[in-house]
Parts: sequence; C-alpha cells; structure tokens
Amino acid sequence: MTHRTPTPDDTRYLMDTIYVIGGKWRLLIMLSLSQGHTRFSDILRSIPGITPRMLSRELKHLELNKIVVRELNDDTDNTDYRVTVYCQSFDPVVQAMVEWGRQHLENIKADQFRPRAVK
Amino acid sequence: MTHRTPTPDDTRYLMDTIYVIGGKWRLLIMLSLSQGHTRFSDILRSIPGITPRMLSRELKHLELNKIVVRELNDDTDNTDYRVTVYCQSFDPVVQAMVEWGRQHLENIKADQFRPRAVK
DNA sequence: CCGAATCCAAAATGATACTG
DNA sequence: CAGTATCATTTTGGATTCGG
Repeated sequence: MTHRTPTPDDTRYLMDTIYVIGGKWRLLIMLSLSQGHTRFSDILRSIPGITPRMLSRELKHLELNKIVVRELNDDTDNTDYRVTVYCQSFDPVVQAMVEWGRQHLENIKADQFRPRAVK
Repeated sequence: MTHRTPTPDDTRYLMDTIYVIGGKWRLLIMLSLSQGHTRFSDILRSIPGITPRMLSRELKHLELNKIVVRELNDDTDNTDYRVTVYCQSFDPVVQAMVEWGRQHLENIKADQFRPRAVK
C-alpha cells in the first residue's frame, strides 16, 4: 500500500522541505553534483541559465547546511565540491521531480501529434 | 532496480518541474486541496502564513495551468476549488517531499535526545 | 465573512564586468 | 579557474481597502 491519507502535519513537513530546497537552483546543483561534476565551472556549464553569482551563493548555502562539502585539491590547486549523505537523502525527491518532468514532456509531444477535432 | 544514472536531460526535466511548481505556495495549495479543502477560507486557514493575496494569485495561476478547477456552487453561492487529474500527477513529488520533511524532523528529534560527547 | 485589487517594501534573481 | 562587485529587474509579501 503506497498511498497515505494526507494529514495536517503533512503541510508542515512539506513546508519544511520547500524551505530547505527553496529557490530555483538548489536541487539543480545537487543533481549536477550527483552527476559527477565537482568543479565550479563544470557545475556552471551543466545548469543552463545559472550565473556565477547564484551558483556561488547557493553553494555557500548548501555548504553551511551540510548538503555539500568543499575540498581543496592540493595537487591541482582546485576547489572540488562533493555531495554528502545528507544531500543523498533528497534523491527520492529529485527522482520524483525528474520523472514528472519526463512524463510531462512526453504528454506534450503526444498531444502535439494527436489530431484534434476542429470546431 | 529503482536507481537510474542521471543524464544531462534530467537537468532539463528537473528545471521544467521546478518551473511549474515553483514558489513557496503551489504545492502547499495542491496538498490542501487533496486534503479535501475546497473553499478559499478553508485553504487559507490550512496553510500557515499564506495571505489572501498570495492564495488568490496562486489559485489563478493553478487554474490557468489546468491544475485546479474553479466551480461556482449555485446553492450556497460559493466558489469551490477542486484538483484535476493533472494535479494528481504531482502526488509522487508531494509524497516524496512530505516524507523527506517527516524524516528530517525525526532526525532532528533523535539528535536532540542523543547524548553528546562534551569536549 | 469571502474574495480580490491597490500601493508599497523587501527579498530573490539576473546581467555584466571585474579581480586574484 | 573560481569566484566578487555593482546595478537592474523580477518576484514576493504586508498592509490596507473595497465590493459582494
């Protein structure tokens, strides 16, 4: 049984989650990191439309909240960002949202190619 | 096998989803509706902190995007808001986020009651 | 009391240029 | 490469008000 009846508490839980991952970019950054990107410029390129300003700010926020860690690579003198286990706890949320987006695009495509009745 | 390797396309799917449900209130309104609230004031009361202004605006957005429908009840002369099947397609996302929030609260509680080593 | 509109303040985000 | 600084724009929210 995968269905639960929603309770008023669910509203609180949902608010908390929205608060933590709020904004346009945090989940996208987490996804980029989980795709294996570790360097600032790589993450920047992997997320269409994000600016260095927002990436820098959001990485700082995510680091403060223990969602990512920042490491200095002594050899290459580069900064690497990595996910934490805490970040991985968002995987089900990200998966559900990615899946919704994929389905949505499929639906749009299907509707475009399906003939419609004309008035 | 429930795990997928993330692809660059996933970034696009995730962006689309964030765009559609973006903001602080939309998912909360959908949850409230799925909890059975149909009237403006009921929804308003069920979401702590939301103002009539934001609820009104977001309901309008959700209606335009076919996520909710607005019905006039002729008997009581009241407006009823109801979810659509499109709205229900977000259930997995909402469930995942509610579940994350619940776990998060449990973790916080557990940590608070677990004795810590003192320096 | 329900639902929406108006005006204004604050916060989030964007564009662009620039630094070590 | 890894960010910062500055300024413009957009989004969000508060307070108030107004008509059913």
